[in-house]
Amino acid sequence: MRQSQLFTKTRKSAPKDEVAKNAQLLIRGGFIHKEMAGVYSYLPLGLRVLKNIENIIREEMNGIGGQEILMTALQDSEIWKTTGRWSDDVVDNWFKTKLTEDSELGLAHSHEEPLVRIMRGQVSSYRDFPRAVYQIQTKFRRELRAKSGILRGREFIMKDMYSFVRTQEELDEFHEKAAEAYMRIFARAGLGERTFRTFAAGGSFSKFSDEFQTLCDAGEDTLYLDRAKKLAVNREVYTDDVLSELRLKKSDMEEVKAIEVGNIFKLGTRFSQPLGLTYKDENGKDREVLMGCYGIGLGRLMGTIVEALSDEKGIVWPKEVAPFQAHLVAITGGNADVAAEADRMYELLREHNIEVLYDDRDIRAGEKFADAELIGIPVRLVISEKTLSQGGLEVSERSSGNATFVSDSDIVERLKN
RNA sequence: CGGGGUGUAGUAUACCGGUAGUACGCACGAUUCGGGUUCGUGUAGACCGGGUUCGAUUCCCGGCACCCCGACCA
Repeated sequence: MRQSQLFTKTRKSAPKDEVAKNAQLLIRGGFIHKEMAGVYSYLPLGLRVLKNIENIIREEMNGIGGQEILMTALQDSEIWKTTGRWSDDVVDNWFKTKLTEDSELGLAHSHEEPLVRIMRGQVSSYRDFPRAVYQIQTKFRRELRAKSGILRGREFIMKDMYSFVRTQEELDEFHEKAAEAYMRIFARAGLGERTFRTFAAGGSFSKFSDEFQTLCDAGEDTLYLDRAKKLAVNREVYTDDVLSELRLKKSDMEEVKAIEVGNIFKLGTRFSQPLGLTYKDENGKDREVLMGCYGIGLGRLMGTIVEALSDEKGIVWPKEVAPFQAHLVAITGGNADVAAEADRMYELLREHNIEVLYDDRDIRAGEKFADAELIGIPVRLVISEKTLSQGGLEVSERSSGNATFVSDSDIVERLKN
């Protein structure tokens, strides 16, 4: 895309009401727009990143047998009353509204109940297992205090997967498969070496759960981490009993701050029992289905990448989530030959399906470089009189700043891998 | 939800009981052209409601919004 056509602009300063680094950089770069506290719109660059994250998650979920659906954001209160979760005393972050005076609707904060109702009509035999269903959809939560930019919002996009199995062994097995898929997702999102599976509280669902925590000083969570074993324990369940159960030694544990980028639970029959989700076993006897659930907040993951990987100049996107693969910067100095050569290079890259942001704007080099660093595309290509006289362009890596010269006959090959 | 704070051009800010100045941005002109160049001209603003006062953007009250700390976070 030609940057001269991009409707968003970068800014030198962040709005004063944003303190979180992720929001400051994403707003300065033109990735997102704040509508109100905890509610952000995604602009072209931000949406590209979000879609890339979505695709990674989708591939990994499909890879473990997930089937994608899309449920509604408006929810029927009746089904939630059956499990006792309609009450504000049980779930206090509902946004609720009314259809008529005595007909209430909820804005989705989660989807266990409605999905179980869907599955009730689809799963009826022991032959129908296992099943895993997921969606990537907007959730609403009435957070009393939104904070930390896009890390904790009132409206956000979440991938939530639910598994349906017959036995505890199957539940454990799928749980492990999901955990492995989660680690692959975070690795592809560039957070692999700093994200740890973490033993945590299970909330109202179960006794314990597994969180995926990315080490970051901006995080809200405190963990105790055994780096060698790549295992962490959330402070909320950090007891001697838990340590011995996990065979961890207190002396090996390091206290760290982290952001929860994912959370997976074994639900058991918590929802299938009250909602009557059963199947007939081999003997024709009714059995309750066991469930698990597996969540990732896409915006939070995006914000975490910014928090964890950016530097003093701006954002540093990992390759797989970057809005573009390369940022072509034309330094023409008013030289029409350089501009024509840059145009030609842009077309060449496009012909080879390389997604490139082409800075064809009529502004000075310094501003272009500063913007390129702020936006954080992994590879920057500079074309100028200087590089042209050598028959190529300068290729530099955003993360390291290392620059090399590449002739234009080699550039496509260089970007393809 | 408890506590604290802040609301002034698109953004960041200044001053002031006598209705606002600067920088960035934006527009135009000149200059410059591999690190946000320089100069000129122009553009654009007091959250809402009430009170005090001759007069309120300024002081007081209420509302709303936003930020921070805490609590909460299927």
